[in-house]
Amino acid sequence: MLQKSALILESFLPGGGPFRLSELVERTGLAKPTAHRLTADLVRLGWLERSGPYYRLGAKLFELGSLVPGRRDLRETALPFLQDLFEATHETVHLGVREGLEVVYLERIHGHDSPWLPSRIGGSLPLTCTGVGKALLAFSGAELTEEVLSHPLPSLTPYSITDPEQLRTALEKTQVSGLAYEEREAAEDVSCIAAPVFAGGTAVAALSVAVPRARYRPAQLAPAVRTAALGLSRLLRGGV
Amino acid sequence: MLQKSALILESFLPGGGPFRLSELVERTGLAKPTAHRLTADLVRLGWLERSGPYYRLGAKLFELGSLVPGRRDLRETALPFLQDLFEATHETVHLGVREGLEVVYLERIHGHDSPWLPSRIGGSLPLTCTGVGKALLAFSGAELTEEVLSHPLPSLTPYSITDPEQLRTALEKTQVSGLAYEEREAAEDVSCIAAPVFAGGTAVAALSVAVPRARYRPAQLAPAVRTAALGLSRLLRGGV
DNA sequence: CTCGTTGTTCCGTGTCACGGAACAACTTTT
DNA sequence: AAAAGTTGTTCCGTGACACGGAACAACGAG
Repeated sequence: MLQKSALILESFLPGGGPFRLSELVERTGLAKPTAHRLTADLVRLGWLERSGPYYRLGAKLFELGSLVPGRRDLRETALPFLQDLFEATHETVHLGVREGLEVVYLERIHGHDSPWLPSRIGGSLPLTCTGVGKALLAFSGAELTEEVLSHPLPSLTPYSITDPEQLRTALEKTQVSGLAYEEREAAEDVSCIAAPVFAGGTAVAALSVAVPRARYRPAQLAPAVRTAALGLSRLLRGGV
Repeated sequence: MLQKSALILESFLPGGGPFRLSELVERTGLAKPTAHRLTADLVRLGWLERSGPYYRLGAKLFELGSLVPGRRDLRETALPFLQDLFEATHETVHLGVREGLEVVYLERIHGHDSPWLPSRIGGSLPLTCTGVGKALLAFSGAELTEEVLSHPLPSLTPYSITDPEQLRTALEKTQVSGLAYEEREAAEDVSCIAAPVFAGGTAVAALSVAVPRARYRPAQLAPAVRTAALGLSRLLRGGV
């Protein structure tokens, strides 16, 4: 019953978009009367909202989700540094953490003319084809790298790195320079520079700037990204 | 069962802080074995997390909450304007919507030296003693104003307006000027200027700048707030 | 009007949620 | 160190209520 409700709510996860009852039945595998009863209960609790025949995630979830302590606190302390970085570059700025073999974005700030990107707050993407992901992966220990390399590498664009050796050398460069680069691997025509954030010796997060290729000037961006990441690391009582 | 799980999760709502099982039993009124079983289930689903004897809200809720469509879309389109406003003022910027007789904050961005404020993303505060709340209230129809005034007015500080007539005239001024002012009503030593955001003729949100009294220069802030609110309104195909 | 699809209600069956009670693991007190 | 609380966990018999097949109702398209 709880499990089935979770099934319903999590069936919204990739896009969140509105679904009809029959679509929910299809994607959860629940029986029709069961889904009907559960959605009614969830609406009553404010976890789902219903307009006409369509169900969407409810406001109560937004409130609960905003309170999740780890995420909220990290975002809160990182925000001023993300603002600095945005102000220095006026490009899309990300903050993400690792969760398993993926990166979850905690914050993404952008201005009026930002390019399309697959990243969404609360959404996850592969570690291997995002700047934030690479920065995290490079500083999360050799075992994790090996585990990631042991699976076939996912790709978001035709340019995503799929060759394990190529990724391995990229990670080694990142370990030396403290910066991760990503070019057109997450979105066509967007490149990205990322840097890890340390607390207590381990990489707890990473932040990045994503730029349309036409405006991509790594020499200008790299110092800004590094500065923001170091400033945040210092505040988290970390240090490399 | 679902209802009881909701009771547990929502018992985290004001602060989100970690709770032990016995505290959860106390604040939900559930029987001890019931709470024990439900928390175990919720942990299994990723909706709660447990470290030692303490329970916290889980990461899955953050992911679900970030997808809630109304909130996500509005935040996303508003963000560039909030950035503009922040860059123009370098003070704490809010975006909020009305929910019942309270304001819920969708976004709050700030820099390094921001003052303490009671507002939190996903959190709610009274309409009557916040800038965003007043801006929303002033443009949400007379019936709502009457309903708010019919209850005793809550206060967050000794300076919060508690006199109905005083509030009424403040709202009338806001209706004329399109700007809501708040001085030390939400936090001691912080003042705030807010403006409503319109879409399709109704106020769907409001944004504000909150400033420590020492730096409070209304003449500079007001145009910036108005500009951001109007720009956002225009994008939402609204217009006053 | 007819027919496919989708949403809702009914209801008998069987499961599993419920919570009192007893037990176990800690923490504090004397 | 023993005793007396406090908190977390397990057991288990009872009974409520979740379950889903089936039948019905409300659409929407042709």
